[in-house]
Amino acid sequence: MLDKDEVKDTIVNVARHIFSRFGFRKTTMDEIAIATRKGKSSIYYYFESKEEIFQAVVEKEAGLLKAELHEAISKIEDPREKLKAYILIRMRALNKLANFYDALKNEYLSHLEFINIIRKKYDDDEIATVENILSKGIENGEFVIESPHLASIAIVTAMKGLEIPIFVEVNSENVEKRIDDLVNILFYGLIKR
Amino acid sequence: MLDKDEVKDTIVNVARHIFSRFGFRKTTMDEIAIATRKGKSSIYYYFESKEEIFQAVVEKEAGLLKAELHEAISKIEDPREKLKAYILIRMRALNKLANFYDALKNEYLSHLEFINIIRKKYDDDEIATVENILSKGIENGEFVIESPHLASIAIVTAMKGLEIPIFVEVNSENVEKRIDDLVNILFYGLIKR
DNA sequence: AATTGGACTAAAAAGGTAAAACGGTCGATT
DNA sequence: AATCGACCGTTTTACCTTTTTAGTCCAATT
Repeated sequence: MLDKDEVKDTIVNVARHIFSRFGFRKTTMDEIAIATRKGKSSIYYYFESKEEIFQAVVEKEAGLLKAELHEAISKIEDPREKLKAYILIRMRALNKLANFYDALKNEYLSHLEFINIIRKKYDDDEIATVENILSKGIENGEFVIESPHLASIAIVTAMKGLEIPIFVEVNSENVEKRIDDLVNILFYGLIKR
Repeated sequence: MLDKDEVKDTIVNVARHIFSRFGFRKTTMDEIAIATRKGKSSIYYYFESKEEIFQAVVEKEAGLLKAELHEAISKIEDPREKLKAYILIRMRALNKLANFYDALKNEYLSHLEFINIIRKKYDDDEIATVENILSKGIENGEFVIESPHLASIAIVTAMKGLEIPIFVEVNSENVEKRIDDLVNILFYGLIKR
């Protein structure tokens, strides 16, 4: 890793903290500069804009989650178990990231185009991963799915729907069990013939 | 139906129009009064508050949807087909109601407690309906589901997740087919052994 | 007694504006 | 190459005034 990249990484780490506490809007470039003990212009030496820093933060975050997911599922051979592990860990990870997202949730960011680009990229990536697992299962003859692409969209969409627990009171004790139940029901036994 | 209820119903119908066009906040009691050709105090003779009118509007709307759903599924005997029809029609109905919800979507209403009460009530009702269908299927021996309650939560939640088409561009031509595909995949053949 | 309109009030929203804060640039410095 | 202070045009904030609004009250009408 080059010197320049190290500095960029430091800025990203510091910015991540500030963004996660105050959101995108209320985080100022001056704050980031002060927190990194640099002049504001120095920040602009490494990044072209506030958006670019935010993008880097999100992408690092997504990269870590992706790595965690990959690490967790790479050992598992059986596609059925692999998919199950993927869903479980992804939903647990979202729980962990809740703080980071909370600060941003109350902001209206979707009119900022770059946010939507990031979101779409991340979603596409996730769909691709799930589709990959499904396809291997189809090759194995373990799954019989007509359209693995549509199926992966359905799975990812359903996970998004299940992110926010609306109906049932959630405490940290029962959330694990609940996720497990839902995964089993939704994808392995919602309606057994 | 008594005279009083007829007048209330007229007010609700007029208010529905205005709410759907301008949302909750930007709809004024004066507007409702003018549109109903009544004095404002007359409106307050029939309803205690703006919230109460809005609640009546939403409840009527929900009631119509509920009736439509019931009408559609009441003839179907097979629980599997019944559930499928329920999901299909509910998702189509949501498409139709899009205009009504759109005006309200851009408002931040969830901090108004009565909105959350309505929402929860509606959600609970929907879960109960789905649970009822599932239970009949279990009695029949057609479904093997350990927790029909959890399963119905999962189905309703997933439907909510699928309400907003995030990933795929949607045009009115393919939306029907897409819903059908997703329903089939999610609940009847996501992963066939 | 049931129903209505209009004047009224307290509270909230909208409008306007001057000052502060902001994202981003530039030229100089190390 | 890397850093920085001073700076610029724009946006946001903070504050005030005016207008609008939800809801009340009461006299008038049916």
